[in-house]
Amino acid sequence: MTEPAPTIVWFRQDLRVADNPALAAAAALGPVLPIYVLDDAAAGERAVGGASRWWLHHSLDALSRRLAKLGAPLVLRRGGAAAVLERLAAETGARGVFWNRVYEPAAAAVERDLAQRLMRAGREARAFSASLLFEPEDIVTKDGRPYQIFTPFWRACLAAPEPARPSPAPRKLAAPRAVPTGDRLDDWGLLPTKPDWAGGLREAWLGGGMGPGEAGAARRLAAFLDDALARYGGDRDRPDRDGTSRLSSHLHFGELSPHQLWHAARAAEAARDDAGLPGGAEAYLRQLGWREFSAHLLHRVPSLPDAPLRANFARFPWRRDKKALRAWQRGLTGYPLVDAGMRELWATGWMHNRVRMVVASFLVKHLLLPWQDGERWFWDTLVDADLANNAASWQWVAGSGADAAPYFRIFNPTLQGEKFDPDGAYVRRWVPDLARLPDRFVHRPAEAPESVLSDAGVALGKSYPRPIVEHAAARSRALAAFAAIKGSAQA
DNA sequence: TTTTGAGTTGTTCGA
DNA sequence: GTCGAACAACTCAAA
Repeated sequence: MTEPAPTIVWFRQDLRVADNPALAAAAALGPVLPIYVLDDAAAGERAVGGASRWWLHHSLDALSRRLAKLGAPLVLRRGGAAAVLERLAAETGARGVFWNRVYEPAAAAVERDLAQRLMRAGREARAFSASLLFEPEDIVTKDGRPYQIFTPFWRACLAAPEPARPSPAPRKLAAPRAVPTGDRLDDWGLLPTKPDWAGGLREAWLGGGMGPGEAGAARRLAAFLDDALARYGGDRDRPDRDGTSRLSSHLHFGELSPHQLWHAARAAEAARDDAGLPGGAEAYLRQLGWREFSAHLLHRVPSLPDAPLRANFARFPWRRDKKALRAWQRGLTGYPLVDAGMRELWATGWMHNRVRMVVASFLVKHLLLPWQDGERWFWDTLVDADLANNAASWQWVAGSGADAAPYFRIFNPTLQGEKFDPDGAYVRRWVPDLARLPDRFVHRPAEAPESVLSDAGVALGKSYPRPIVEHAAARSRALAAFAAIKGSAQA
């Protein structure tokens, strides 16, 4: 009796076995051949950033173990994905390739290319929806264009059919009799070695059975639902508290699906409702809404990571200042909250969302450096770097994006610190040079009397920098720059 | 086609 | 110290 032809399951930003429609559909047909393709040289597609490569390594390791246990080991190959998959299909006599859609323009182009190659070879190509709650094609304005304002977008989403309930992981998978060869994960060099700068990442992410991979994602989700979700509305803005979900990387790599999150948050809320406790799910789901909003926008506007969405920003008088950019990147601006955030990012590959807004505003408005410089830095240093979220959020802060902040909304980094990190606990943690300053001065060391500084062991300009720009002056400069581009898109 | 209401996350100033 | 208003105009979405 001949073995049925295997179906290739192409894993990308869906590194999970539960709620994975491509995998489930393939498994229902017979043997499956899971594969991940690393393509560092794809045309028009960005190579995965440094911190994300670290996460990707561990996530692939976890997926690979899980799939092996289920009976169908993961094959690793490198190269242009469409060509690699076409070749693998020929090699193995596969009936076709199944995958879950990735909505980034370059990735979507690879999917189209692959579908054509498969069709020519008489094989099946099937794309599933698993990474977004709502398809970009389904949520559009009456003109058929993508929404540019969040509130009507989210209203339209909430009025659409509810996202599907997640499906469980398959209990067993069948592998083809002959499993093709592949690369060894360790040979991909995704982990840093010379030097090994990932110590802070390991410390931040690998404890307590959490960490990259489906199991870690599930544990982190459970912990979040159990604890922080109820106070999410207030605490999510407090970098000194553990008030956010920290699920961003898991979501980016698809270790859990937004559908799982959606329904888990709803269920948790319903349970609290019954117990008469405050919910919190709505505020959280809204954040998932922003993820959808950004993904839909990038899908339709491929230039989003590179060019301002609002045309008048093409003539914004950005400065070029390598020293200032460097000071920002290293957390040496002299503004404690900004520096704490940049150092948290450098150490752990992650930064609290409130602080992301503050550091981004500082780069763009206080330093007048192009948002693209910040976007690139985040891309390389974040473990949750996501093309759509990153590009849309940077443009939002800069004022050039969809539903952007008004130009006069310029964060005062000192006030933001005092408001959202009132005891300075966050600053003390990431800028230990300032740890011994009294609360009153922890966000404004430059205003502290000499005696207070010396008692706290702070030598301004030596152990901690003086502010590289003065807030009031920087604010006026930014307002003037924004005034200069006011008006229509004409150059 | 025209009109209308509205738009994530702030800061500063003056009463 | 607290509070409300000003900061601008633009563009989006839908009726």
